[in-house]
Amino acid sequence: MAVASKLTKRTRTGRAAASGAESLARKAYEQIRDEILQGKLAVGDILSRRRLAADLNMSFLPITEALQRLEAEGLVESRPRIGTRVRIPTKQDIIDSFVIREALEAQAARLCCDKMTSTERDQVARNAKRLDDLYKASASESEDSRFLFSVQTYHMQFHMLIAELARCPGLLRAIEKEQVLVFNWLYDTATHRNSLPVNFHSDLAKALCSGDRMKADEAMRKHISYGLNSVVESLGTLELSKRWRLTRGR
Amino acid sequence: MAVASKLTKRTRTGRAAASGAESLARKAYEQIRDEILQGKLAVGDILSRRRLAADLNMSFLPITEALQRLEAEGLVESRPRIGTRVRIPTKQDIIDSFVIREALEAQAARLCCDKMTSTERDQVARNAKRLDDLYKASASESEDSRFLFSVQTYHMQFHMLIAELARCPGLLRAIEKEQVLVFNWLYDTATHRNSLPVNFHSDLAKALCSGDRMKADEAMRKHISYGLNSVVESLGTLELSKRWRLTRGR
DNA sequence: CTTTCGCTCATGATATATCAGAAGCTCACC
DNA sequence: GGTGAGCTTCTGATATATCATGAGCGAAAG
Repeated sequence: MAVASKLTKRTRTGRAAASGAESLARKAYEQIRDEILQGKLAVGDILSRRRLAADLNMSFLPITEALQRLEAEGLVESRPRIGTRVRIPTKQDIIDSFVIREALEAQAARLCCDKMTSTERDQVARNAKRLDDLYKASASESEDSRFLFSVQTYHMQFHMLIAELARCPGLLRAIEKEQVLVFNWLYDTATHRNSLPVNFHSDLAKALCSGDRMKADEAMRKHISYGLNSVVESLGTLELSKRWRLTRGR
Repeated sequence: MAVASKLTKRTRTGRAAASGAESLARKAYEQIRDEILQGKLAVGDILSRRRLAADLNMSFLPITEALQRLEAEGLVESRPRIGTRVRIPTKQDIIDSFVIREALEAQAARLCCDKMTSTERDQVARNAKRLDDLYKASASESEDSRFLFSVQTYHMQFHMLIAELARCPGLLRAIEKEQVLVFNWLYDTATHRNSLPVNFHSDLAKALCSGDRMKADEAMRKHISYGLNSVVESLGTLELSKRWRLTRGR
C-alpha cells in the first residue's frame, strides 16, 4: 500500500502538485469570484450556499469558506441566518475605495519612480501610449461591450504594472485587492464613461519617469481622482436599494 | 488541562442564549486574536484546531472559521494538513507593512489636515503633547513592561485618532488592520526601542494642524519611516527560523 | 555510528446531519 | 377588502464523523 501510494505520487517536485490539485474551497472561491467579476452574477444577486454546492458538486462547507473569504474581501455581504448576496456598495464605500487607491497607488508611483530601470521606463511609456490609443479608438468606434471590457482590463494591467515596478510585494497585493473591488462595482458604469483627456496616460507615464517622486505622486493622484469624479456622477443615477429581498423562487 | 475542560463542559442547552449572543466563530476569533496581541501566544506558536476547540468548549468548525479569518488578516499562517501557527513575518513583510502604513496614514494626514475643526486640532495637539511626555518618562524610568505596553497602546490610539479625523471609514479600517499587524509583530522589540527625538509627536501635530496638506503628508511619512528604521535594526538580531516544527508533545 | 525506509498518529479538509432564526405565504378573522 | 397570527420552508450556524496527507520517530540496513 505504501509502495502504491508512492508510485501514484505526482512528480516528486512537490510544488507542481499544489497547482494541479487545489482544495475544493479554493476552487469554489475562484469560480465564484470570477463569475462576479465577469458580471455573470450581478450586484445584489443572492448566493445560496446549498445551490452553489449543488452546482459545483461539493458539500456546502467549502462553499461557506469561499463565501467567508469573499466577504472579508468585500465582494459579497451576508447576514446571519438570512442570506448572502453580491455586495451592494454605498456611495461612501466607493469614495473610500478611491481614497485608499489614491494612497496606495501614489505610494507605488513614488517607489517605481525611484527604482525603475531605463528599460522599464520604456515599457511604461509604451504601454501608456497604447492605452491612450485604445481609449481614443473606443470613443470614436462602436459600443462593442467586449471591446470596452478588454480596454478596461488593459487599463487595470497598466496600473498593476506600475504597482509591480515598485518592487514591494505587499503593496502590490494591497493594490490588486482594491483594484478588483472597484472593477467589480464599476464594470457596467465604466463602459459608458465619458472620454478621457488626450494623452491621459502618457502624461502620467512621463511624470513617473521624470525621476521626481513628488511629481509622480501628484500625477498619480490626479489620475485616480479623475476616475472618482466620473464615477460618482454616473452613480447618482443608479439609485440602488439596500433592502434584503430573497426572491424565493428561481 | 484537557481533562479540566471536559469537566466544565456545559449541558446541551448551554449554548448561547437567544439575545445579545455573538456567534461562536466570532467569539473564538476575538479570543485567539487577543491572545496573540497580548503575547500569550508567541510568534511561531502552534495552534491546534482540536486543542483550541477543547479549550474554548466548542467544535472545531468555529475555530476553523476564526483561524481562516486570522490567516486572511495575516496574523497566522497555515499549511494544508500540516498545521497552523502564529505568523512569523519575513523582513520583507515588515518593510512592506511600513510602506503601506506610510501610504495610508499620509493620506489620513492630508484628509484630517483639510477637515479638522479647531476643537479637534486642540485635541490632537493635546494628545501629542501627552504622548511625548510619556515617552520621555519611559526613557528615564524603570523598564516596567506593563508601563511600556500602555505607552505603546496609547501611541496606537493617537494614530487611530488621526485616522478617524480623516472622516473616511474605509481608510480608518484599512489603517487599523495594518496597525494591528505591526503591533503584533513588533510588540517585544518595541519595548526596548531607542528614545525618540524631542517633541516627536508634537511636531507632527503641528504639521497636521498647519492647514498645509503637503506638510502634513510629509510629516507623517517621516514619522512612520523613523519607526521602520529603528525596527529593522532590532530585527537584524532576531534571526527567526521559518521551519515548520510541530513539537508533537505538550 | 550514520543513514534510510516504513509505520504511526495528529493534522486540516471535507462530508453529512441537525438546529435555530427569519422571510414569505395562507387563511381565518375583523 | 384588509390584516395579522401561525405555518412552511428557506437560510446560515454548528456538531459530529471520516478521509487523505505528511511529520516525526524508531527500526533496520549500511
